[in-house]
Amino acid sequence: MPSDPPGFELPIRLLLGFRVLIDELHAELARQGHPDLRPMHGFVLQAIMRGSDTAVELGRTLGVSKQAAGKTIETLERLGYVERACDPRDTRRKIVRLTAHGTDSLVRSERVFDELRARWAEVIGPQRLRELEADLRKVTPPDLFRLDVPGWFGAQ
Amino acid sequence: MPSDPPGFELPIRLLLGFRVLIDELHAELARQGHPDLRPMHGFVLQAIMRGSDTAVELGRTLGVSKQAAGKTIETLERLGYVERACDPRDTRRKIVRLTAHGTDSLVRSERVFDELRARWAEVIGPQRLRELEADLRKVTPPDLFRLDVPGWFGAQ
DNA sequence: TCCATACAGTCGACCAGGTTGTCCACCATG
DNA sequence: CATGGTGGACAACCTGGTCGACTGTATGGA
Repeated sequence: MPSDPPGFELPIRLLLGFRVLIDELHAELARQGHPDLRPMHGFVLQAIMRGSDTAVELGRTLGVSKQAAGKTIETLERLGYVERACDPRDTRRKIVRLTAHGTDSLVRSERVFDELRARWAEVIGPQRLRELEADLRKVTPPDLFRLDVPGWFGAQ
Repeated sequence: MPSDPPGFELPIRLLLGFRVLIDELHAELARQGHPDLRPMHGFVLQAIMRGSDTAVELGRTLGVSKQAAGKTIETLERLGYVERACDPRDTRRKIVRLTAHGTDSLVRSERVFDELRARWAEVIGPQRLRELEADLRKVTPPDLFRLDVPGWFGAQ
């Protein structure tokens, strides 16, 4: 009967696993025409695509202030991933939309993630990978897109 | 035969798993007398305990500049987790040591991590948990303590 | 109809934690 | 004993958060 590892290994392995996948994703995205996309931009673009179309809404989804969301939108606008337009029905609001470049990055990310998952399946076996995902689903919150991730790690 | 989930679920589950563990650790640490310890401080204290006893050495271990390591040490010194003393054999060096408070936080972290791991084992089964850890070991770098994590997520 | 309130966005000040560059004091070697 | 490498500190800067204050635009109730 195998002995259990110390408890601190588990969170570190989870973080390293995340890092490996995200690092490889962004190395590949850089090769495919998206060299200045940062890890967190992916989450932001996902949130925008899924309907967070204003700074306030995006801030709520990501768990940051509307000002922080506004700054991130500004960055992504400067990089050409999103564009802003006025809402004709409520002139206070500015609607954020993905550009073709932004959509392209998400399409490519999706494909790369699938490829990376297939590589993991080769290493640990497809059945074990499905079990790993199923097990993680049991111990993590159900909502995939409520990450609260920006500024979480070092934040106050 | 079950169908595979989209590839992007895997990294998010890994990150969420990490977050769940770290959030619960720090909630418990706050209850046990360490309310102002931040997630990344744990990694820094670990690195110090494992022998990174100067700013330069700590920076090398954590993958950041010596200046950044120095700032972090300053913060932990202000919070009472480490103390600095001059090296009598090399007056340039300032040795960083854990205080009793710092050691206490690591001892408690270890215990809490073990408890959290036991809770996961109850949910998904001890054998499945060991398999999960073994599988992650196959797809992540071997060195647990070379995280390069400070400033990684949003960094340039 | 008008006014009070709610709300979207922006600006400014601040902070944390990273970076690079520079400098100084010290050690170690030839 | 000069010289090169090293540990630490300082300054300037960047990013990406925070909060508070302010503007302008709905919107619903008196």
